[in-house]
Amino acid sequence: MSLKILILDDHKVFSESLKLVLETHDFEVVNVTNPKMALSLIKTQKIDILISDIEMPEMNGVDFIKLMKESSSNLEYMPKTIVLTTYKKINLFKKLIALEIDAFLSKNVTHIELLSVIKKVISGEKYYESSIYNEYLKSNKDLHAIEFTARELDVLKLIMEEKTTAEIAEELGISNYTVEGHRKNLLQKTNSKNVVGLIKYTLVNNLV
Amino acid sequence: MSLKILILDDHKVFSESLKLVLETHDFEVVNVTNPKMALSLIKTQKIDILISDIEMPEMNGVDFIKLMKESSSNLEYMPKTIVLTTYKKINLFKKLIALEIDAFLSKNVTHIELLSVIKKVISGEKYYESSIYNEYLKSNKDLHAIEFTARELDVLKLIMEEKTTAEIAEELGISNYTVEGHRKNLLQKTNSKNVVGLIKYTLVNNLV
DNA sequence: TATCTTACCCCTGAAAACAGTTAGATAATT
DNA sequence: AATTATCTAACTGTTTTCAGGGGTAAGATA
Repeated sequence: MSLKILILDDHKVFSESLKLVLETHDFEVVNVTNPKMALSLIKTQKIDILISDIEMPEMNGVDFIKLMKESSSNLEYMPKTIVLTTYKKINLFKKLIALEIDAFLSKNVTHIELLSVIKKVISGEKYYESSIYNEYLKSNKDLHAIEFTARELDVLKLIMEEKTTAEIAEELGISNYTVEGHRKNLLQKTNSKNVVGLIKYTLVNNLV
Repeated sequence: MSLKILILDDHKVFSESLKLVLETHDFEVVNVTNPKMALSLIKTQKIDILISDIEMPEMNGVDFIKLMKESSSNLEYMPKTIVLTTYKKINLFKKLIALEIDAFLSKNVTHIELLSVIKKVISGEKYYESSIYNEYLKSNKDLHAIEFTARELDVLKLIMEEKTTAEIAEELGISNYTVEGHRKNLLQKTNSKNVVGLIKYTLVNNLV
């Protein structure tokens, strides 16, 4: 009996092509372009493997997988989850690891590599593409040097909204001096000379 | 005699799949993953249609197409150019239009749509996906308010390096007052209250 | 108990950014 | 020849940021 693969990807020209390829390797393949359809399929029929992208309309891929894991926890089977994407943000990868996905692959792998990962996953192994996994390990080390307190993040968020110190103080109901204190800490922690560096750091690292 | 299609895309799992599909429709297909290989192929053999992505390593897709058009202008044939991408930045699209590409398609079209566009292009028609084309038309109206002069970009670049007005003035060999003038224009043009907005605009729009 | 972190507050003074306005020189466009 | 755009420069004045110090209180941790 052949295994059933569900491909969730809004790039039809991609998923349709991949479907054909996988079918020649004796998989049964279903394509969907949005999370809702994927969820209802998973509930109504036995899906062995889910291959999902991250970027999609309506719902973010991470949220979708989370939802999927939750809502199918009562079922006796759970699809193996392979994330196949171009989107290599480290923060997202962290969330995916936390969700215990089975594999993470960049879209510039070959068919052969994809097929071998599918095999691995079926046999219960996990596979995370080495480049992103290394970055993940690295970031786990040097990142806890740069951690912000909740209050600092509050202030940072408002700085990002082009608010001045005085406006931030008012909005948070604290004194100007306090806000300045947080600003100082933010600059110091991010190694910035002025707000410019802080904003760059914030955007690059996807904080706030 | 079948037509030859060159696919330039670093997502192997995608291009390999698409290759199979196109081959079943009697096209001859060659895959490459980087611009250099594409260029040398175009010079050494007759390529009828180029299907290219925009995001790739080494060289940006726009620069590649520009280079391709220039370097094959002496040849008696010129491949029809179809851009197939997920990357829908309006600024890039403008450049592509200026380069007179033959078609622009999002990756979430179906095979059928892609095949019909290939046919159109062969017969000399152009095809630009309506959503981005509309945005382009729209932006042609309100966007020529947001353009920067060369000098403003010089200043912006240095602002992004966390330099102060005085430092920038010194580096450019002009007066503080002048730099302040440029800063004012930058803020005004980007509709920002302060540098924060300017930095955000710059990073989001990939200026500098 | 002692110390560490976080959040809070205060003050001063200097540096930098921002707002509003004016204006000359040059080069390209019409 | 006139207009427009750009770069340049200037002045005044206000607001904001940043650097340097100071300190209190609450809560967690060792």
